[in-house]
Amino acid sequence: MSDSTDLKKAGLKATLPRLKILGILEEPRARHMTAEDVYKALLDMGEEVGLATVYRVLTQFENAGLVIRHNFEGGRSVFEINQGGHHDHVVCVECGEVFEFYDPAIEERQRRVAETLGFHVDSHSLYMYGTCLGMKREGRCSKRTVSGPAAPDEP
Amino acid sequence: MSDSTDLKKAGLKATLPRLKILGILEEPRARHMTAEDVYKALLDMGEEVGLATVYRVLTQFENAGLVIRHNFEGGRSVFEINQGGHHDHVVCVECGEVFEFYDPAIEERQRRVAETLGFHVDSHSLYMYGTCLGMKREGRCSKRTVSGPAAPDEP
DNA sequence: TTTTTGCATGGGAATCGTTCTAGTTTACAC
DNA sequence: GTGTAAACTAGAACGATTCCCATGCAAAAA
Repeated sequence: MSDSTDLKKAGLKATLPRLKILGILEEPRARHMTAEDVYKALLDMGEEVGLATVYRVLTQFENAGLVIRHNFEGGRSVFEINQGGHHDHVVCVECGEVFEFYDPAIEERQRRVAETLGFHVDSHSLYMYGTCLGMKREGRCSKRTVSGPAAPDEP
Repeated sequence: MSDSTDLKKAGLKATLPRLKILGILEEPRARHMTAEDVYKALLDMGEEVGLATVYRVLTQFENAGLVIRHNFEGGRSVFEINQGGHHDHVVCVECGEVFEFYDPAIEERQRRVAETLGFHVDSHSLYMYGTCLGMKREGRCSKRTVSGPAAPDEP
């Protein structure tokens, strides 16, 4: 399915900036970009898109469920394309690399905790911060992305 | 042990602003305050403390391990006094209430995931966002804090 | 005790990420 | 093709946080 149809399904007009931004986020090497990253990528492509538009579009995409916003440590938001499967994140504070993982047991325990508290969960996030393998072994980080198995769709 | 000794142990001079801020954070009803909250509390007490000092002191306390900084959704940081036991958070997006819980099984699984990735974990955080019991049942939130059992010290 | 030294402070300015505003342009149903 | 609501750009505004620097104060040295 084309990006254009994705957008229309989400109730958004298929404008050029939106298509470009969606295209950037869909590149496999693009995972976990800040708004600034997306903006710079657009400039590099020679596109005339305002930073405000990037923010607006990313927020619209978030509301439409097309992307997921993360609030990693440090205050700035990072965005990743929503490919269905929920997963959690491991962030290397040395090299900035982000690893992903999914652990069904953790998900299940979270569900149970919420149930016990009588709490209706809209979203949840789990982040681990530290240093990655390469950092310990070679004094520098490994700079690779380990994507764990994806989960079936979940809130 | 007095606040003053706490500070000295952390390698910080026991100055008036630091003592006052620590005192505020130690009040049982004070859990999870923003820098602004702390600043306002100081003004209410008639203390002449600059906002910059509040931020500086909170960051020092964080580095010294006296307080923990959380980046909840919405961009602003909240601080809570570090009472040793690690715990995770459930945030009601309706009433802003924050519940705490600790689940040994989740902690253990996280440890295992990090181990598998060869990742050294400095810190980790788990947040669930949604609506709390009272919200569902009475159309308003319960406004109570359920503190789960605390864990033995852990990174 | 006096002097020195150096960290701590307060206030305001600066910065950062993000959002709003105003006026202009565009997509799309007709 | 045309009308209209929605989307766009640039720049100003915003809120949270940090920086800057002259001043204050407390421990160490003289």
